[in-house]
Amino acid sequence: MKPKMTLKKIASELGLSISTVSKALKDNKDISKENREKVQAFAKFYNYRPNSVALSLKNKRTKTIGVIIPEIVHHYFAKVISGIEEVANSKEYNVIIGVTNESYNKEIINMEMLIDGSIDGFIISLSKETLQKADYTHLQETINQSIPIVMFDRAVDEIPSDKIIIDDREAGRMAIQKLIDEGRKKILLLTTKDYLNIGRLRTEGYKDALAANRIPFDEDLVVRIGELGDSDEDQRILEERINKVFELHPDIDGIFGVNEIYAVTALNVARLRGLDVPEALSVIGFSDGILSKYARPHLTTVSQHGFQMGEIAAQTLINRLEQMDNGLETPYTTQVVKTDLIIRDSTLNQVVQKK
Amino acid sequence: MKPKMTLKKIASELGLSISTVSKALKDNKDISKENREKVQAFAKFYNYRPNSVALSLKNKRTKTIGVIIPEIVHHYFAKVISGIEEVANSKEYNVIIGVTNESYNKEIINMEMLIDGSIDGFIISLSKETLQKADYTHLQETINQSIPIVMFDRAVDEIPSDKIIIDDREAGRMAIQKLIDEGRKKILLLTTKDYLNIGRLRTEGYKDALAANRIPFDEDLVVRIGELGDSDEDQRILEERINKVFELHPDIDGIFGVNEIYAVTALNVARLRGLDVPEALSVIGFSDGILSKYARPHLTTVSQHGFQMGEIAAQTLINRLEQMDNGLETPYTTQVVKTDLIIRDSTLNQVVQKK
DNA sequence: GTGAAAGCGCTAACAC
DNA sequence: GTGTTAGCGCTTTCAC
Repeated sequence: MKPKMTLKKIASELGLSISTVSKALKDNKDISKENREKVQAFAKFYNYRPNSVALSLKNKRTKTIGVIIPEIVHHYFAKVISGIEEVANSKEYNVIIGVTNESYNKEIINMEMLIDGSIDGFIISLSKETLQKADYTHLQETINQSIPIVMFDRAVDEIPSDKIIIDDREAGRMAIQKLIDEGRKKILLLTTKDYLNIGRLRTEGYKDALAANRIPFDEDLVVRIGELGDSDEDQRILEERINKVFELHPDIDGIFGVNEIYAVTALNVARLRGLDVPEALSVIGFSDGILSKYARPHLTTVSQHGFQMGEIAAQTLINRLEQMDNGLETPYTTQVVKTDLIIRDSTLNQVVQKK
Repeated sequence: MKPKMTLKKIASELGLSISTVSKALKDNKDISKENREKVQAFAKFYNYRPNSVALSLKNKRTKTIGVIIPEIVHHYFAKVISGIEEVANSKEYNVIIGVTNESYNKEIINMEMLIDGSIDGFIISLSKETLQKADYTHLQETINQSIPIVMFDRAVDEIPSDKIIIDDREAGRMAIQKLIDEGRKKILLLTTKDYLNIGRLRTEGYKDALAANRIPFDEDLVVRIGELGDSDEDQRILEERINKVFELHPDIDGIFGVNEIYAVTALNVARLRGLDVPEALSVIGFSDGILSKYARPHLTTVSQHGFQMGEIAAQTLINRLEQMDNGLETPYTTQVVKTDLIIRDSTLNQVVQKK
């Protein structure tokens, strides 16, 4: 069992001083070539690696990013982390993950646990509960302590920080426009409660598209779904709910679900009712998750580009961190990641001529 | 912008020494009640939190776990991380994630990045490439440096460490037995190349079940699928491959896929060929992932209990870490997590009477 | 009851 | 060219 190598040990082993060894390892020309080589060979042999904790203490930077997300068992967030990891790794940053399970308290606890010097900055997507309470003091205080935050996806205007978002409203509009272009007239919207920005904005987009095409808005066709777990029971409830809408409105000819689960579930419910997709009914979902891809027929979706958002978020945070090191303070930016429609088999290929 | 509070600042602010403040914060009875209260109030007001990097340096333990996984955008691994997070959090440990993308080199780089004192121990599931090369020196060296490793899922016998695995062979046997109990005779096995333990062992289980029921083994019915990405193209190749088997053996009446993708794909291919599931053909998959749940018909699967495996892995590592702190060295354990069959709609409910 | 000092591993300014 | 010193923030032993 090799003991951990330290400068001190190398120094005493080689009969040199600690600082000589330190400099020699940095190939500092101060040190005689002879000693430099000797030290470097020795260090290499014993696989010396400078202790990162000591470095962090000295440099007052940990080269570690804290990522706070609502949920890790979720294709989108996993993709984002992937993107963050990729960029962080290439810049020699580590990534610490904190999961809030959509809880305000856990969000605070998680952040406090890391705010003690463990990390240089945060990348965060707020929990649902936080959005509901609309209490962002913990974020503001973090920023006050000069710990930069990059918010992604679930960001809020109240907090001045860098943000990476998608244009949910435009994405929603685009999806609905696609359905309208196919000739769909009665489009069901499956969305979240309004306190979730993403649901609210996508709903706005839905209205935008209807308005632009002079289709009257019908509140009946908007289903705002509350919290659902991933139990089989909750899933059944969702199916029930959608089924009821179909009973009232059997002539629905388009569906837009603001997430994958809603869309796939609706797709399945519709097919069980004997509706042909996409002949009788087109379905569009949101997110480039795995469900959409394996659903039958393969689901047309608005892609969210999670990986890319992660990359951008990490890059943005690291840039800011490095600027802070140089005493710079640049204005906060909000970067909007473009979404696009991945056309698969749950929508029609040909576009109906508009009248 | 509040500057970060330190003992030093509190001390000078209150006209006390650093060590007095340190003790006062610990409510050490040495210190006068008066001063204790003064210091505590002050610290509370300024939201003092001891710097964790300094503590790590002093204590030589970071209270951080390094988790090395092949892939994060993967339901099973995400679940495992979830379980790890849960336990780690409750024990005040942080979790650093490193993703290898199934690459041997990235595995080494990731581990080296953390082995510099950033973490107290590892939880790891080996990359495919590592298993293929069967080169585990980086693991052995890590252990030699007294950094404990807990391996999960993709563990290897060559490395002495704690291990959390499932009994893949038994799980495979159980699944096949279920199919046989339904009266299935010609069972297709979709598995991985043999260098992946999980594929190999599940294949053994397949053979076990056949043997136990005196059904001859037919190499033709075992399809060993190589690396497949998640591109639409790779997916098409897989479908093609399965389709061909059906052409040669149209009378296949059972399918066991050693992962979700294989099983769901086979399910879809079979249905496209007009086969009725589960009437004409039963399908069983592996993993409690999301695809199985949303597939039509809902897929019967062997559950992997990823969350539970994460919990156990974290608990095991933390136990060992704490024992090491106390100078204890306990023998390594291998914990086998029981799998069970989640019966859904892709298999028959009633069991055919055995002749 | 309080504080000085050493030390965790490292770097860098400054002596020699 | 090499070594001493101070300091990052904290804990703990030991003087006073």
